[in-house]
Parts: sequence; C-alpha cells; structure tokens
Amino acid sequence: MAELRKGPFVLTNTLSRKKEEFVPLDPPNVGFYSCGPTVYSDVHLGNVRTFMSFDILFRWLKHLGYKVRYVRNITDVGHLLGDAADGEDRISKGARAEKLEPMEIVQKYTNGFHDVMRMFNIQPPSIEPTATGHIIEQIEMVKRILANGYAYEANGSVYFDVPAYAKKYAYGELSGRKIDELMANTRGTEGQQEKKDPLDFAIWKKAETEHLMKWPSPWGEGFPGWHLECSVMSTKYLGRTFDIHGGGMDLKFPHHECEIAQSVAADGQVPVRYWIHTNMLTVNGRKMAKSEGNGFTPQELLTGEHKLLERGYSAMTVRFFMLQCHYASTLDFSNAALQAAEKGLDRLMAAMSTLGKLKPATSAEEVTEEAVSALEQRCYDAMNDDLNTPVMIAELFEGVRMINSANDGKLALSEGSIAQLDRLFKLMVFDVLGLLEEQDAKGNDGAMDGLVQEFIRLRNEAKARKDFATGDAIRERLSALGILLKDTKDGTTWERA
RNA sequence: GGUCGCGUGGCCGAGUGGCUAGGCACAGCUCUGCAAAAGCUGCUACUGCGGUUCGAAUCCGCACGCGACCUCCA
Repeated sequence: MAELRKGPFVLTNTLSRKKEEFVPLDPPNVGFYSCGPTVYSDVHLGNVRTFMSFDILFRWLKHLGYKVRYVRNITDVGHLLGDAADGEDRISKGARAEKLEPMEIVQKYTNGFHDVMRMFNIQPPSIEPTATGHIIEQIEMVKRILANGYAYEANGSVYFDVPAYAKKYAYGELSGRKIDELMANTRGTEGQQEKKDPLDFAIWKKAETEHLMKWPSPWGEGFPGWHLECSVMSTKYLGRTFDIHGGGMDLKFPHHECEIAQSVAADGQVPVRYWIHTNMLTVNGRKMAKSEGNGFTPQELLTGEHKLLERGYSAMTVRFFMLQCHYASTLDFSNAALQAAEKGLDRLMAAMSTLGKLKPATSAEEVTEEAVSALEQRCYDAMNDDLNTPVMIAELFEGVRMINSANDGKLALSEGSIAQLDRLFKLMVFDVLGLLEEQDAKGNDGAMDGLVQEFIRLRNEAKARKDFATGDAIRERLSALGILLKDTKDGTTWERA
C-alpha cells in the first residue's frame, strides 16, 4: 500500500458524538457487529440502506488491510410486540397469520433477505448467527446477570433491574438520556405489573401456553428478551469488548442502551469501543418504516409497481443513489433523485469503459501524474473521513472529466496516468462502492449485438451513398425499440436507452 | 411534554471560520451530415433576526419550520 493512501481513518463514534481515529483493540484484527434483520416480513428499502452503509464500512476496513470479523445476526425469535397486552412475539404472530410453522416464516424471509442483499451487491458477513441458535447462551447470560444482582425473577420471567444497575453504572450514556428524566417520562405501564420499575426490561419472558416459540429454562418455558441476543452473539464471536457495533439510529434507544447494560451487568466490561449509527431513509420527509406503511420492497422498486414509484430503477442505481449521501444524514427518497442518480451512474460507468480504451497521448495539454496522484489521495481522504462516499464520488467525477477530455483529445494522459486512473476507478467503484456493471440487465448478448451490428452496416452503406434519409430512418426506428446508435470517430456503437 | 438532530442554488446532496464540492436539470457554444455522447461557459445558494470575529453558510443566542427517539422498527 502506497504511503499516500495511509492516514488516520476517522469514524463518528455515537458514544462521544465526535469523530475519532479508529484504532482496533488488537490490530490487524477488527471485530464488527451489526444488528441484522427481523425475519418476519420483507425487508424494505430503508433496511437496505443500513446494511449497505455497513457494507461500505466492511469493504473499507478490509481495503485498509484489516482482518475483519463481521457478525450480523438474524433475529428469528422475534421481539415482544409493542402491544404488551398479548405478549406474543412477532414471528409467532406472522406464523399464525400465514398458517405456517414459525421456522417456515423465518426461512422464507431469511431467504428473501439474502436475495435482496445479493441484488444490491452487499457482501455477506463473516458470521450470520441466529437468535434461535443461541438460546443456551442467552439463558447463561441471564444467569450471570441474575447472579450479579442486576435482574430479578417474577412469575416465570426475568427482568433487568435498571435502577439497581444505574446506581453503579451510567445508564443512558449512548443515547444521551438521564435516568431521572426517563423515570419522569415513562408511559404505558399497564400490563407490566411484574416489573419493579417501568424502565426495567425483560431478559427472559414466560411463554403463555398458546405461544409457538418457546424453550425450557430454569424459570420455566419461555423465550429470550428483546435485547439479549445481540449481547450474547457479539460476546460469543467477538469477545467481551470489541471494536465496532453498528445499527440504525432507531435502535440507539432502548435496544443498544440495553445491550450495553446487559454486557456490563453480566461480565463487567463495556462491550463496544465505537458505536456507529446510520440515519433513516425518508419518504416525503418521514421515516420509511413498516409501521408507517410507506415502505416498498426491492422487487417493487425494480418493477416500479408501487404508488410511490413512477417507474422501475435498477439495484445499482439505488446503490449509487444511497452512496451519494453520507450514512449519518437522512436521505429522502424521490423519483427525481433516483433518475438523477441513474444518469450520473451511467456517466460514471461510461467513463470507465472509455478509460479501458484510452490511448496515451502527449500532444494536448498534459495531466501530470502528480494530478492523478492528488485525485487518488483525495479519494482516500474522503473515505478515511468517516466514510464520506459522496465526496469520494465527487472526486471520481473529476476523474470522469479527465478521462472524457483525454478521449476528446483535449487533455493528454500518459500511459502511467491511464494505468493509475484505471486502478483507482476499479478499486473505488467496484471494490469500495461495490457497484457492478449492469450489462446483463442491459441485454447486450451476442445475438442482439449481431443483429444491431447488421443494421449499423446497412446504415453505413446508406450513409456512404449520402442517403441520409435512410440512415436516419434506421436510427430512428431502432431508437423507437430502445436501441440507441452513437456515431463516433471510431465507428458506430450502440446501447440500450 | 422530555432528549437529540436538521433547515444549502430549479431538484438531490457534500462542506463546517476566508479558497468553484459533486450529480441531475436548464441555457449558450464547440464537435458533428443530422442526432447522441463528450467538452467548455453560464445560472453560484446557504430559513429569519441578533451577536462574536478583520472575516460566518460554518461559532453563539433567539425565533420559525421539519424530523427522529422516548413503544416493535435499519
């Protein structure tokens, strides 16, 4: 790795709310955990955004030379429903609604989730553990918390004792909450008579007889509490203290706060060194969420069959659209923005194709190799500055202009500069941003190409006899079929419009 | 009600004390048989009102508007 590419990698740590240099606990190893999906319904585009943001982090860490163990769980137990009156978990509710075994629901939506991840070229994590696969470990953790005096049993359930914990440790540090204010503002205590304090949360919950997913435990038949699985699985695979924990902003409180409390209460160690939170995808300024009913699935996105969509957009268009915004900012979905991204991505990809064919030149105004190196450095600086993909993309477009100008003979690039640009673009576009060429989606297969080439030949014959009317007619008719012919000084090329 | 955050050009969206972000759109020009593509040029903004400063979109205060969390949610 060239020296110029180095430099501190800085991440915004939610814990301090500041940018901090990232230094792993045990270099070159990095432990990274992110909260995965609850597999009881289709993931929507907002979920995708978060996993994509962490995909960028995963890719960048690996590029920097770290050996990353990325753990992303599958929540297949289901958390308690917000409506505490029925106490039924979400996976069970889904199963009843669809008349399926709970694990059928889990499998169906896990498969769907994986399909979506592949569609958006989001790399699989190193380990993808499931909550149901770690019931024993969860029971063990409940025992440790009980033994340390930070939980109590009530009627077959076990609750985390927040006031007891808060006497010794800071509860609410991550989300900036003060325990007194939390106590003053608690609402919805009905149906929670078992709790000693409204702030307490279940770490083991007694299952009613009709409950579908349940396991034996020292406290009777039940299921693990809302926040326990992440604590258990991160500890198991990454250790009691690990480097990075990520999740959506909406998980900060109470989920992540409870995770911290559980780990500290069980093992006496602060679990996470860097907390990273991604911001929400919004629609008309409102969070995209299942509960808002304003989400759509990736399939609807591709086909355009949803009332929010004017037409379909490719997965890579969406990926590019999302990466043009910083992960910590809200991103508002709109058709106009998607269409702008689509054109921008086309231009970027076209420039990469041009770059592959570019010949070295010296005749025109020369772009120095220093200028290309400076561009490369700015790309690294942007990524090292809290994964600033929008700035990195902006820099790439500076490179796009260099490439296109060189192609027009207005700028000269040396052989070395072309090679350097080629390396930089392939690295940043494919490896770091994780964009893919969509030639398959464009349908440029051999038979199609042969067919269009035949029309190009006919048109060239017409043009040679100055029969421009026929030449233009061929072009216009192909255009009506979505085939765009482009005359260049090196001949005619075609693409799908 | 409490806590936190945001308000940037026609649209999306970076920036965080002085220097053109970038993309898309639009207009003109160059190239071209005509198109398309590409390049160049133009449009050059920071919610409002005060304050700090030689200088603020950027820091501070107030107001207005919006959002997130406080309940499952990425």
